[in-house]
Amino acid sequence: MQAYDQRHEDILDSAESLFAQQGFHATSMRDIARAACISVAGLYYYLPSKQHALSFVCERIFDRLEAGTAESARYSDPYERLSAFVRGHLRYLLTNNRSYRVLLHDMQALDRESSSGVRVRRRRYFQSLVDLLAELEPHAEGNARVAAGALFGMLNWAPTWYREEADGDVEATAERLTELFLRGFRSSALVAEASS
Amino acid sequence: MQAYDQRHEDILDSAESLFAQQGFHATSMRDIARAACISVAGLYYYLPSKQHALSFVCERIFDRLEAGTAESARYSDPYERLSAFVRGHLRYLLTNNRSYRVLLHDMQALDRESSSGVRVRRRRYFQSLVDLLAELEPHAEGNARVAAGALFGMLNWAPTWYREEADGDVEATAERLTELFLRGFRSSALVAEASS
DNA sequence: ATTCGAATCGAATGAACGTTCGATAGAACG
DNA sequence: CGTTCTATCGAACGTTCATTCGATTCGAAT
Repeated sequence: MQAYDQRHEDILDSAESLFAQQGFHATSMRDIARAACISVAGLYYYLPSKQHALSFVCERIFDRLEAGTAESARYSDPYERLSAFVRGHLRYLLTNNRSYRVLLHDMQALDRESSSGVRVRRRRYFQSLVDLLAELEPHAEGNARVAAGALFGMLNWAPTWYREEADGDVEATAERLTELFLRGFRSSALVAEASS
Repeated sequence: MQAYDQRHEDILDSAESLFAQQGFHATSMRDIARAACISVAGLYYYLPSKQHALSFVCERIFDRLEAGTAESARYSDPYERLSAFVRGHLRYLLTNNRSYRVLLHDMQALDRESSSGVRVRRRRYFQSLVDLLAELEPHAEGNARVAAGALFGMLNWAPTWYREEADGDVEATAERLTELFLRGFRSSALVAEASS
């Protein structure tokens, strides 16, 4: 049933866009129905509940985020792998309108059973960067977790200040941030190594 | 009217706590009333509207944030000034429960006229860090804005990964992040200088 | 031609929302 | 003692919310 699936995706597109703009709790099922050009009752033919809508939207966003960073695994050089990861992550944040907001702001609105899947994926995604950093600087030891948190912060915050006309395209910004982070991480690791 | 002001503050405390935990739109006036041990109607003796409650809460949070970083101005050395700024900023984020969330997530729920004041303060706060960084590395030129964005990202994201038992106290974490950022910022600036 | 299931809708349901109203208790003041 | 003012409340207002129900359309299958 291709038609059904297509409509389902379109409706999730509308929901995702509204959640990203206004937040989950500020968006009503009527808003979603209006945006998707369907009646409110018709919406429930495709979505069991508003909670499920949020759950579906979160999963989709994660799919895309992971698809964008998965190419980093193709590189054998750890530096290139990190660089590709940052590029993929940042590209998702800075394009796709502002749908990353749903993950960052509205994921907490998921009830317990719906959220467990997404939370596991989030932890794994975080851990993949920790591992990458640990491989890049084996002497960093316990620093990798803090460094991963710092790097994710740098990246996740970028949409609040990034302006294409002032900062160049996404690739250039990704490289600047990678360099900024990596120089700090490397020399901190060297200090930690020297003092041990 | 000391009693009135005290009660007013108590009510804002309750509102702030609930906004931080659940978000603005997920918090009802009935929730606030229950937390503050007052009737719903009684709430309106102290607050003109829910929007005003959010506005008051945001202003209070900014007051405390600025009070915590204001001491950095006492130092003449730019490095120490940055270090103190980071310490003050991070101390606010990592203590005071999770009230920073109201600024980061719910400020956008303010309507146009209520938000202009807070938005101006936010811009000024950001600019103060840009200026500080520009002073620290005069050769960095246009990098200061991006660097300030990166640093704020590192700091604002910290509450999502920080755990006292694993990362030490707030001061130690502030110093680690300051070093991590500053080593990267300085060597990036040197590169930019050398290539010009 | 009749049946059937997929897709859609208008209308309703009960609950919760932000806000307002009129009343009341008690302290302060003349 | 009577009046005024501050702080408080229960009850209601009209609106919106997420969700459900029963009915309808329409192309495909029998």
